[in-house]
Amino acid sequence: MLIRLAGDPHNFRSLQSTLRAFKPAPASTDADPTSSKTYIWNARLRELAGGGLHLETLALFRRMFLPQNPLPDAFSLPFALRSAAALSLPLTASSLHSFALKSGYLPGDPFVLSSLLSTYARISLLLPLAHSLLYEICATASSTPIPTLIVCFNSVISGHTFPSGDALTLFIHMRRRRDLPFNSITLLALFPVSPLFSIPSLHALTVSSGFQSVPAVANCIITSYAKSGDVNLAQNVFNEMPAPRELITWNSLISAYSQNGLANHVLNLFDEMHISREVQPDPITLVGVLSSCANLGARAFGLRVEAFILTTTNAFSSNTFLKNALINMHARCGNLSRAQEIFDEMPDRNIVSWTAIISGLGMHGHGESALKMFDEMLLQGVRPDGALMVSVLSACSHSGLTVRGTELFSKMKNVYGILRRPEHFACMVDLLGRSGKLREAMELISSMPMDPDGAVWGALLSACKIHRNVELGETAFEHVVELEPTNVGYYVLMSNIYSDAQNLHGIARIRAMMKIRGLRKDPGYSCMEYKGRVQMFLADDHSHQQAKSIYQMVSTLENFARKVENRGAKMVDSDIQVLGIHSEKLAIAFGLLNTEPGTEILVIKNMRVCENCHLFIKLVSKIVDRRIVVRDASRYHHFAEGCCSCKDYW
DNA sequence: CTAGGGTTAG
Repeated sequence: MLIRLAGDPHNFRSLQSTLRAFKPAPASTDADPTSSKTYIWNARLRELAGGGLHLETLALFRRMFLPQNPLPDAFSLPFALRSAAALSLPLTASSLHSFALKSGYLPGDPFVLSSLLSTYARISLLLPLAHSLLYEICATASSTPIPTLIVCFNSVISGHTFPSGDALTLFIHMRRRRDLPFNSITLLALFPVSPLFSIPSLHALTVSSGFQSVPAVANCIITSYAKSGDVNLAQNVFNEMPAPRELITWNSLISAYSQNGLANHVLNLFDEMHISREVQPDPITLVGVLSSCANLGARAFGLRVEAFILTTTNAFSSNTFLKNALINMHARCGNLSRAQEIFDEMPDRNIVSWTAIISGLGMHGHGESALKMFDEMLLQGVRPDGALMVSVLSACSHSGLTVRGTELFSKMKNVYGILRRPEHFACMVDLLGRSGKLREAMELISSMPMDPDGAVWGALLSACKIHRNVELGETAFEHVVELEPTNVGYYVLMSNIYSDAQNLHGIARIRAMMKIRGLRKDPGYSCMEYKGRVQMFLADDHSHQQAKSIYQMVSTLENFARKVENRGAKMVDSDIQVLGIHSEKLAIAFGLLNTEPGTEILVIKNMRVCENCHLFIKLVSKIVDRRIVVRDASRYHHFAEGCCSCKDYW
């Protein structure tokens, strides 16, 4: 039915009017105008489409309808269809459909048929049409050869852009109802658009059908597991692959780690890749590595990567993705001026570059400069997007620019036309909350057009901690715990609110809740970078190879801490005992053992440093010849735990 | 000469 419908000659006229809307191709892109041979025109179409010049492809295709030129044939159509898909032009696509029918290439020609389906599937507006067309082909044309049918299913499956049941349903239909075999390309198309719960069973199917030995399919499975957070399963797939594994395989696992916050694993894997000599890194590898350096504050490692980039070819050093990653790395590892330098020298900035530099400025408390950059960006005609606004709003929040932030927040909707998502509301709650406007923050939450998420209530909760508001804190806590019952950070935050209010009942209640729910506070850890490697210490951790001398150093430091004082504050035996062996103590001891006097010991910690430990570090700092800097890791992630960075800790 | 596919930034 659809085939007939689209065959209306009226549609054929719309092909010509649609194509006429395009500018004619420049002279250099013309086929030899004197040629009457269709294949010469087709070769030119192929060149243009292959080079991504889709407008030019369609223009050339249109010229073939001029009287002196040969008409397009079945070989010309797929090029035009592919370009229509790339430009997402539904009318052009359906006109091409009509032309194909009128010229008799459909429904018989398998190539035209499959490229038409692929085009329909890639234009989101026409995806439902692709479905019905596919069912129609299955129902009517029993003459369609099986390989072509498989290609048709593959095309429509890959036309889906986000995980839903639809593609999976199609796949089940393909196998159960049509009894069609599938191939590796079916799997490559299917994995990325299947719901996460179905990944393990699809993996099993892949193994039983023998397609796991196709590297591309295995890579695809690694990525799918990474998306569903099953890093271990992703790792298993990688380990089961025979060496030498291809670059994309390594990159897939690096991204899997990096997207799941396992920054240390990324650096280790990168080393392993180097040592195994299986492959050489490419820009994609390095983007993942640099982002992990940024998350860890692994400055020396990041600098090594940068040095490597500078020794490579242009393809690396001019890569925009890579430059964005470098800006991010430098900003988060404390070298804002280098970040600014790279940004200033970039000829081809994109929205991500602006986001990186603005969030860097914001993170370091340069809210005014961040806003200046934002204005500059607008002047250059770059349209802000949702992610950029998160860094702009949080820059305001970190610098106390409440009025400007509020203005920008309302401009988002009214001027820039950006959909305001929960993370933007979380920024605003944080902004208002930090400046003590708890009631307004609460009102904003009530006015949200969508249900507030954990980050929103978490921002309110941490504002309640700052301003010691137990009552509102309890409200925020109730909500946040319902939304994210296993996020331990919120329990700790609420417990600290009670502790400030000396509400022992409250503390006991929170402890009991955590116990009943089987929650344990995440182990505290501290990281320190040494010789380009990130050293990680857990509280009371004896696993380090230098453990013995580290513990000796710790007890030396403890003795010092008992003797010195800082503005009247001193530590006594019981303080030291209560403090125990926190991870930062181990990291600092390690730093003292392994670095030269006069250098800086930078420790990144995953949670706030307790008062007692804070004092310990202050006392120790007075007597050692190093500068000890402890930074909270949450400073390096926006709203990572629902509460944001921590100027007030230090 | 023609269709279908995998890895990258916040």
